Amino acid sequence: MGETYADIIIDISHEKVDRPFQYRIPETLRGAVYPGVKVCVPFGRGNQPRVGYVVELSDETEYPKDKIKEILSVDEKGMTADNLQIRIAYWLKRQYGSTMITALKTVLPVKQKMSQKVRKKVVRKIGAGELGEMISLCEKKHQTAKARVLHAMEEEEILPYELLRQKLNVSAATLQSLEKQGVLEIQQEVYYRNPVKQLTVSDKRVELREDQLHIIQDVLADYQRKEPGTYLVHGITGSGKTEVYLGIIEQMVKLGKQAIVLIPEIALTYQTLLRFYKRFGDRVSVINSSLSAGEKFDQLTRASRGELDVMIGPRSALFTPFPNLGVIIMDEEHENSYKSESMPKYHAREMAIYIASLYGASVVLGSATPSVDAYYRARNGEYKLYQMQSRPAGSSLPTVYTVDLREELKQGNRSVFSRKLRELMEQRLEKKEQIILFLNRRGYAGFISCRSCGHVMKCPHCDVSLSEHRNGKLVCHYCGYEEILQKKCPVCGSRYLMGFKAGTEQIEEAVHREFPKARVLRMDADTTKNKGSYEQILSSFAEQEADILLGTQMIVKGHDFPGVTLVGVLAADLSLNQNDYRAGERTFQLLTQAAGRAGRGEKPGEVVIQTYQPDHYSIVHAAAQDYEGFYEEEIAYRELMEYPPVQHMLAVLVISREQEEGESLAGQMAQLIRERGEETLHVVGPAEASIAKMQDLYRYIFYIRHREYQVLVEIKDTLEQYCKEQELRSQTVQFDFDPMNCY
DNA sequence: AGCACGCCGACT
DNA sequence: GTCGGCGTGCTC
Repeated sequence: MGETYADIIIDISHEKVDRPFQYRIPETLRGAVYPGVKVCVPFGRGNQPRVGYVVELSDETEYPKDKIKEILSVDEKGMTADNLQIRIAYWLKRQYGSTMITALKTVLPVKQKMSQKVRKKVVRKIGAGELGEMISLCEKKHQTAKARVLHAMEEEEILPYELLRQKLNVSAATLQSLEKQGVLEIQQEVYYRNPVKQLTVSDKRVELREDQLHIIQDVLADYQRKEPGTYLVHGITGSGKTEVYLGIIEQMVKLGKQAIVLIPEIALTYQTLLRFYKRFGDRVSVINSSLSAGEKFDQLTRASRGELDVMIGPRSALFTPFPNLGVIIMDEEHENSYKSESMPKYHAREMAIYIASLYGASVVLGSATPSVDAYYRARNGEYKLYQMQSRPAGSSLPTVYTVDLREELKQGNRSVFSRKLRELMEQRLEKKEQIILFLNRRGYAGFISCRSCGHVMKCPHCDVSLSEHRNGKLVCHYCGYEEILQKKCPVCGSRYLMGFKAGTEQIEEAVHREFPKARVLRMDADTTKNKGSYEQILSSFAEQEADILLGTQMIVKGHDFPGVTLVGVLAADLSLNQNDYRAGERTFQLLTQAAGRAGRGEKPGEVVIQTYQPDHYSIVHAAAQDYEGFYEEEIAYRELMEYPPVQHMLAVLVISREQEEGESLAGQMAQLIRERGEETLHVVGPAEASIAKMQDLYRYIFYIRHREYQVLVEIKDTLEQYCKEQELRSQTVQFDFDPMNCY
């Protein structure tokens, strides 16, 4: 590791200087300078001392050596929040591969928005008469910029600084000179947004069960012994996991520590938040995607000042700069949204464990259907495992029927509803009980193809089929490209262009046809585009305003509907046939969750799973609500195929403007790894990605597998180094460790 | 963001 | 010529 030079980010919140500058590390400071440390450096022509943060160390420089200055001193105030944030960003960069800047932006998403908090104003300091004199004086001296400012100030006594800078094109120097003349004053106004919710804290406590208390005490005992660990709570829906979280947080707060609670965005409902608000009052805050950058910034500032005890939010809430973090809770640990989809593609679970290690904090993972990854680690003793299998009094497992769709077809039933499902639906409609119909596909509408020549309408920029929208337009879901749906096939001119829909809309039509009296609510990506419409549909269904709720993934997460006594899974195979190694896991989780929606009230529930593969282990075990059974078969499959978590996998995606260049770069990189000749290293590919073109950029993919995660990190370093040497221009390389989806 | 440098018009 | 203001560009 190099230690001659240090990359330093100067603490000026402006985009133009938001990049590292290199400084020499003097002999006397060797060892004291490492990523995350706060230093003092000479900056700019005047060499004025400024605060900066060390971001990386290196031995070489591209910058002329004689122009490099030395670090003045190290600020050893210990672990400030800022300090930690930089270290976290550095870890992100090393572990997942990205530039330091993108890593920093992930960790400090509001750094650039700093100016939003401090708004500069220009205030007139002289009377109207004096101002008139100044204007004519300036005009006589041809000081045009000053005259422009003064004219603007005639009307208004106070003007925003930025408005003058941009609209009147006045430089900072001009305004400063005017301030010196005593004509005006530049004022800084600091203002805080305050979206504090007024809620009453209630001390009503639920009596905790033995198993719940045991977990809370265990986690805290480890913590106080200074041996914090990672804990996996496997608790079926309704087993009281939230009470365990609340208990742990409460104890942490008593010790003067803070807590981060991670929740998948989709499950971040008002009901969940309410439970936290009721316990901790205004010491709780939430960050979610509907907050503006400024509001987010304010919440994070409150956290760093010690005004908060609990932060709730999705993945990004991990980067809350608490001074004394005690625990990170990760609810619904198996959720896919915990893996970032943009660079750096980090997994919140791994990130949480690292952040916790910096603070000496504990990590508590919870799920009804833990990810195979987490369960595997728990079985190996890496995490402590707790089973919470008791159900609340009065509720029972739903009865599950698995229907073989091949059999239905043989019997001449070509409807989307099997006879069993139709029969049960009729019963429910009769009894005025509610039904959920679940279509486990990713919410995309179908594609349009020509029945005559087979041509499929595709996006000209991305290698994906366009989907039909109701307004007669064809839309690309990747880049937003739109075109009007033609009447004739552009290839053969045939008029037989047909929509091949297998989406929720088609099901909705089928329901209307076969159950004309039923009131249906449809929920998918199309009907929930508007802000709040998601909540609106769910609450309207909960209010019994409809008989049937039809939708994709989103309807089986979060909300409880006591009125629902029947859940129909229309085609379990849809998620099973996605050709990546996690398909079985995903299907099991979705089916288990869907089944869990039936019979949450007093009335017993029934579930119908329609499938072409009734013998598939994911479906068999989901029907039996048997996690252990599923896990055993799934892990055996992963062992056999050497897939994660047994081995680790690194996906390398090459994105290139030119097709050949991309292909050859991917080939060179794969070859570079193969040349290492290690037997334990498996290289697959390269090949065209399954979406071979996206936004006019060609995509190539190859995979590397190895038992040791850190070996893959080293390989990533090697490949990053190689790319640096190649000085790539029209190509980018993305890394994805243990990917959640196929490329 | 802050600062110096270089350009350009005005005036001794 | 020189003085002073203004805009531009660089900062390891």
